[in-house]
Amino acid sequence: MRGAETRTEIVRTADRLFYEGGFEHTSFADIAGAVKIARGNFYYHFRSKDEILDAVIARRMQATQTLLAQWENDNPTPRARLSAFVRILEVNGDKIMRYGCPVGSLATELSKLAHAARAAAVGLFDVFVGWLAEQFRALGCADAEALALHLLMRSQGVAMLATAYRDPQFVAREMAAMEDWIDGVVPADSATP
Amino acid sequence: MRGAETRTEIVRTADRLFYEGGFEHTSFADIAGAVKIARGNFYYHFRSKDEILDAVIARRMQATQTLLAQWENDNPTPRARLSAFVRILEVNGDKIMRYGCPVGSLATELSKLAHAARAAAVGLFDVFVGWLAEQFRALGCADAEALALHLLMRSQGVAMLATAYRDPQFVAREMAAMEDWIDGVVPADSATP
DNA sequence: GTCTATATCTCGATAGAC
DNA sequence: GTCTATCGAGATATAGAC
Repeated sequence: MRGAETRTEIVRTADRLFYEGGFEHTSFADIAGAVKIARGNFYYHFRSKDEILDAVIARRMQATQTLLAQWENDNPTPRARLSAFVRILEVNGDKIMRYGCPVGSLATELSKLAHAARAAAVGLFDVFVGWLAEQFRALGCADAEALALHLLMRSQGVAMLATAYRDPQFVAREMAAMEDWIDGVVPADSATP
Repeated sequence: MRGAETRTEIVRTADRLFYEGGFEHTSFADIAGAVKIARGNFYYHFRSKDEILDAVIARRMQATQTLLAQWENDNPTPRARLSAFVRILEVNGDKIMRYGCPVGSLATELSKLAHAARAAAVGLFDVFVGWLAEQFRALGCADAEALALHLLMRSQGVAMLATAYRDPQFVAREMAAMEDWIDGVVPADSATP
């Protein structure tokens, strides 16, 4: 494995383990075991654990933008794109029920730790908010930003209780309620451009 | 300080530190420093860190039931009691913005750790759900349980984004939206018993 | 019931051979 | 670029004096 590939593999594995077990709980030994490299080798690629965290957040940022571009590509209308956002609760349902939302749980952990990377982690929320607001704006909604925050808020609330209760029926019911809410706030003439 | 008082003080301090810094991040040294006792003295009162966690959860359960009884005492009508629930987002606003919701963040952390106490922590949610459902039932709502879960879900979502964005205006706006939602689902004749 | 002292382990991080 | 060996700090937990 070449150097750049090793680095990528470290970040990819750390991303998964930080999500599944939490940032602080995940040790270098855990990552080294999963990547199958020696612990000491980390410090050729990263100077500290915090640097790995920065790389993980940057990786997630990249992955999020790729995901949003995919949603735009798969769904021609802004309304369908909002549904794509709602459906992540179902698409990632199993992982959310065990580990929560990767963005929300990381932001909360870093907030408790008063960690310097907290703002960067919250930046992942910003990307979603900006994208959602764009869709609401395209649908002719006033206060698109507030609507975006409201939808994200509901997604976070559902994810939290999904982690607590692990009840797919609850998630399905709340997803349907989110769709109904979207239909209620979108101006009626927005379907006829 | 007598033995029982020391135990109570340990649990009270651990409760706060587990909330503010997370369960795993909080060390015995942290608690000992705050309580001003020697580290070794812990093991007279508790056999392990997990036992302290059990005691903290039991303490929170007790505190929650006391809080709900207080809300019932302060608010004669079920509608006003629901508002009392909504207002915790404002009453505990500063702590939520820094540390998240104590119930949600603990449940998520224990879920990531696959910790045995996860179910007990989720039990704190149960108490809120049961109490909220009781209020909706008293107001003549069908599906009181689903309405209770929906309100709790929204409270959790707002708490999560409050931790991320630390924006009191967002919290106030969503609290108002929660009140509007309650007024929308409560049968109109429920105000005239 | 509380203390000091310490055992044992694991953590993040470093040094240096190859 | 990857390895082994190891450091010092801090973690949980134990032993035993008082």
